Amino acid sequence: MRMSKLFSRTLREAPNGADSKGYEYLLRAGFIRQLGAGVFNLLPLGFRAVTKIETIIREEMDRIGGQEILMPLVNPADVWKETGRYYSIDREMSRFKDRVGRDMVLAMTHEEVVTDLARTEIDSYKRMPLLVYQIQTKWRDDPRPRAGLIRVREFTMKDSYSFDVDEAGLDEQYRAHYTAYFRIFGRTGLPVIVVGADSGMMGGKVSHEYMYLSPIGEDTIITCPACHYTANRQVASFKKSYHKAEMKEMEKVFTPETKTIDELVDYLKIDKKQTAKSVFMVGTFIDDTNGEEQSKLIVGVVRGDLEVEENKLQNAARANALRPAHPEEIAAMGMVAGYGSAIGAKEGILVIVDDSVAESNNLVAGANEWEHHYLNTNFGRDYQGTVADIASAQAGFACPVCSAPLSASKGIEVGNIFQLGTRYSEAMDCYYQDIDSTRKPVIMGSYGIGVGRLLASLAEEYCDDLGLALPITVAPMQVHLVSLVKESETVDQLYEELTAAGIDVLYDDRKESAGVKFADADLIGLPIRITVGNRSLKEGKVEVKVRSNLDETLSFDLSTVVSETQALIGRLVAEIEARIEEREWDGSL
RNA sequence: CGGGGCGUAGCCUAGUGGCUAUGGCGCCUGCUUUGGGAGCAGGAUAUCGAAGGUUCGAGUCCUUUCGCCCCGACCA
Repeated sequence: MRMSKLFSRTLREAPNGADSKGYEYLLRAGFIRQLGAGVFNLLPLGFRAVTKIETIIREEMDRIGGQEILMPLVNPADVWKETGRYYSIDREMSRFKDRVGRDMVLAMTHEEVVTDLARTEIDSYKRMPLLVYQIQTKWRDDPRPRAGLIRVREFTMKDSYSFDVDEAGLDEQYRAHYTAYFRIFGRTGLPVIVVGADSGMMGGKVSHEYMYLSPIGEDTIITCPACHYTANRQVASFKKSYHKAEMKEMEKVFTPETKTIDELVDYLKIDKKQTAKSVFMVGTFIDDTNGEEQSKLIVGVVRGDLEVEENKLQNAARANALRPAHPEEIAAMGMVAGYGSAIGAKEGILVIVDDSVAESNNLVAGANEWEHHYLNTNFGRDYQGTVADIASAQAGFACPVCSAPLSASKGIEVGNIFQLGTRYSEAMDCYYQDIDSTRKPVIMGSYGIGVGRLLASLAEEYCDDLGLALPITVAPMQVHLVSLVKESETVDQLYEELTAAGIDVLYDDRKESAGVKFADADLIGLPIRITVGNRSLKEGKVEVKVRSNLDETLSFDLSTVVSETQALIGRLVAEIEARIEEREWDGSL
């Protein structure tokens, strides 16, 4: 590609709103342009980078037996009604009617459509295992797109779906993806860790997320530096200590101006561990069969030294959605915000108690009376409810496996794998006939990678003060050929030779000053830069720099540039491939 | 959906009721220059996001609305 013909231009200044380095450079270097909130154009450079990522994904999916298909973005709502997700997913899924009034949706994932396909294609155990995948546009009307390509509404996703006769088969395909994903991220050069995850709206049980650790990430990942425990905070557990004692008589005391736990322990001169904290939420419960909604007040109780993890609470309550309760809603149920507890909870209120509270005795809790608390409350004796782990894991807490202090970091989810089981096959009547003639639901898995998010993560990881420095496996071109000579014939010829040898070249043939060309080359950051200038040309040489190490200058002989460049490309690719983690799932979450 | 911020040319930006809306980059023409965002001369490009209002006069004040960004709720 000749730079004089390149569609995009570089920008000297970052457009407003580009608040991370990776995003700023993707804009400035001309990889992407924004059209609207969470909606982006891919320009030639960005599109080429994405294409390279997709090629890697295709190769690795094909390696584990995947067959590429393409499912439609626009779906009739019927299949989504069959699984109930038409009702249970909020406005994140866009709906519309076609010209004759049929309900339609823009697909945000494809479990429904692929299950519909499978129920007609798969009728016998002999047809499985099967694996299909697609690389396709998804639309999710996210309420809060942000950070460039990190969190968008329209995006490209690789999603694959596995079909098996039994759990063992699913396990095998899950393992294959587990390993393939490490290979995919490894080949792109993105460092990732795998964490145990919540299965969220997808249903199913076993699930992992692939996280690129970055301060601009939105997920909090809990890791144990001592053993290998890692999990998304949404599901991370930790070892709790309990406050066991002989149960004492409950006693109501006057506690003025003690709406918070801090004020309470200050006033009573006790430890936070001796208190029980109640969090009031309103849960929405949606009937999957008809979409009828029901709201319920949920009281989550954790010990005062802990925080409620809302995701855990939502799962424990089996609610579709959760939001903080308004003071009026709390009052309507006869409870007092700031001085509330599960004691005296009315019928219809869902009480979920963390085991830290259930296993501790004589905790101070709200009396549901203005400026009053109870001393010595005990779960089971003074109030009832469901016991679950709903506490949020924090840095410093004890690892659930080895008790070492946990640490917390921020991460971007670039991939996920789910064992769906029979959630969709049962709901959509996707059954096969087994060897013993019985009808059984197909066992499914689903596996995703956000392609654009992967590029954005790579841009964050591979940049410096001058611009991008993407790995050679994903950079839009391999070589940036910079011409600093007036007589262009020699360079034109070199460009032709490199291209003819199958090398991707961006040829800066513009009539710009050397400074402009170098600055643009730094910004776009192609991995290999070949500079042709009078300085070295008179000795029959060209200068070569690797973008990731601009301090070092190599010199290639003009007659052997092509072969030397090919060797350098091979070396850079090998460097990345040497870092690929060949990892297998050990069966843990 | 709640809270905050911002919309002036392709990008960045000045402007605090008063003359023909500022400057830089970029763009066009000519000359010059070619190893780190060069120089000179000339030029084009803005219905100041939109609508309504206040005023003798509005980019500036008020109302409404649209868009974008940030924080929160949310999120595979």
